[in-house]
Amino acid sequence: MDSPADTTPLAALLAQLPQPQPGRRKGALHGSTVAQLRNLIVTGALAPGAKLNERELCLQLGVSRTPVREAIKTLTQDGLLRALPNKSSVVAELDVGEIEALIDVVSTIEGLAGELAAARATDEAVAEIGMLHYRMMLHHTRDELPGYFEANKAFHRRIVELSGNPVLLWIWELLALRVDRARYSSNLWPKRWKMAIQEHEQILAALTAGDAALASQRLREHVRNGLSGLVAALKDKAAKSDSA
Amino acid sequence: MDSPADTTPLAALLAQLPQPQPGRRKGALHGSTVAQLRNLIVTGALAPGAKLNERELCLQLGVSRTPVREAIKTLTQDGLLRALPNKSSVVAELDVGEIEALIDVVSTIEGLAGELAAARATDEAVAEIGMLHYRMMLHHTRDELPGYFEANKAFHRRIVELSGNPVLLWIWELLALRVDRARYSSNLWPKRWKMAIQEHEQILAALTAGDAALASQRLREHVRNGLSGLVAALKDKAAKSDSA
DNA sequence: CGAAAAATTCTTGCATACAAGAATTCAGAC
DNA sequence: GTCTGAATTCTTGTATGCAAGAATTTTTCG
Repeated sequence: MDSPADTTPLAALLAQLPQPQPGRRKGALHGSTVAQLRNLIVTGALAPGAKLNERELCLQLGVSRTPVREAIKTLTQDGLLRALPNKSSVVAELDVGEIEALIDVVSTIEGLAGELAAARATDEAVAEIGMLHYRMMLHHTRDELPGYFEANKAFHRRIVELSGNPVLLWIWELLALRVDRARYSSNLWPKRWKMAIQEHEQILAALTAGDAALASQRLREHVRNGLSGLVAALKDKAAKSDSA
Repeated sequence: MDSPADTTPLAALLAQLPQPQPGRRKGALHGSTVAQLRNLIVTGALAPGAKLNERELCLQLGVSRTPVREAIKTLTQDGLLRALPNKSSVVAELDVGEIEALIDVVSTIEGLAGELAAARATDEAVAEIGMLHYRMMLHHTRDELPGYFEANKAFHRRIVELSGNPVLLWIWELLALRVDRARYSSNLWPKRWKMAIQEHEQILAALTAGDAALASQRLREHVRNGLSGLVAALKDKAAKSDSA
């Protein structure tokens, strides 16, 4: 049976290598590949402008080109990559102009979320958001940046979810990818932590009161403040690296 | 040369069939496949709930499974399809609740676009948008529905472009897909044509005056009116098909 | 005849093969 | 030594192969 090549034309030889890894279900590769790649981009591990060689990614992620290519297409659609015909895709530059453009859109979207959420806020929902707020404060006191990021994002996300508008949530998630990327790129803004916490408390109060107009306005301003600070930090960083 | 099979192992046989069609450039299949499929879905040629068999689509579109699969992934991300693991993707239902959710988001987004556009409106830009408005009126007088749709969409898009905010345009295009789908699904709303034209004139006036607050408010209301009418029409349709 | 189970067929998910275009290297002329 | 261009290599775009899971049909038992 294990006689030479002519009985096992090639397919059999290859079939031995892949090691199907018993724990892997069938439809899981696309999703996990997207998640891994996205994480590399958002955190900055893959720097803006970096070229993505499909073969390398295959080796690194341990999958074939098909899921890698699908992931690239997905992330291109999300605006994290730029596709050039017949050339390697590259990680999208995060230019400051685009982040400034984000300010208007994200603040408006979250303002709308706050308006709708305030109208639907139950005691339970507000308590849940309050919990997220305190979790964020806890990470703040411990100077835990990643935990702070995560809790902050969860706070905002929960408000958008509370709006009850699935389209709004969809759009918010798309925008949040870019915001996260900008945050990671300039992680030198702990100055704003204190103010952010105060603003969150104001937002919570407006939600508790069910005051839609106030919640909307405070969320709009909170987002605008945060992103503006981010833009300033990025510009500062750019200026320093220019002079260096 | 045309002797039997053993000299042409299989690859050569297959190589004769595809007929590379000289006019086709390399990177064009993904894009055109997406466009064709999207059109089938948006116009309703592929009804909500319809299952997409990849093989059939390959035959119908004359391409292999690779671009078809990529197109399906793309449209799933756009929310036009729903993916089920290990099963055929299906055309997303356009449920009325989701269109109602669209109202808040699209009106807010276009309101923001109007606000930004008014601040940047030059005479030239306003003239261009005015031209689109008159083109729409022309199609109206001729009862040309597709032309009316197209001009209407161009009018709105141009305002969003005029806002100068690329993120806003990106989001608007995503939302416009769903709006278009809803429009096609209930093409029984010519009642609103007259009012829509009047509202467009009001919007144009606000842009001309450079009045950001007014342009924003009028766009918000215009979009809200249009989509609300659409929802009413769809509910009407649903009620009738229930009683039938 | 009906229902349950087994086997077949079909369909998707992933991997790979092949071709066209881009990038790079190397040779040759000046 | 450098510039040009041809040849090679590399990379992406597309097509196809193969296996696992779903659907369907057939078969068998009550």
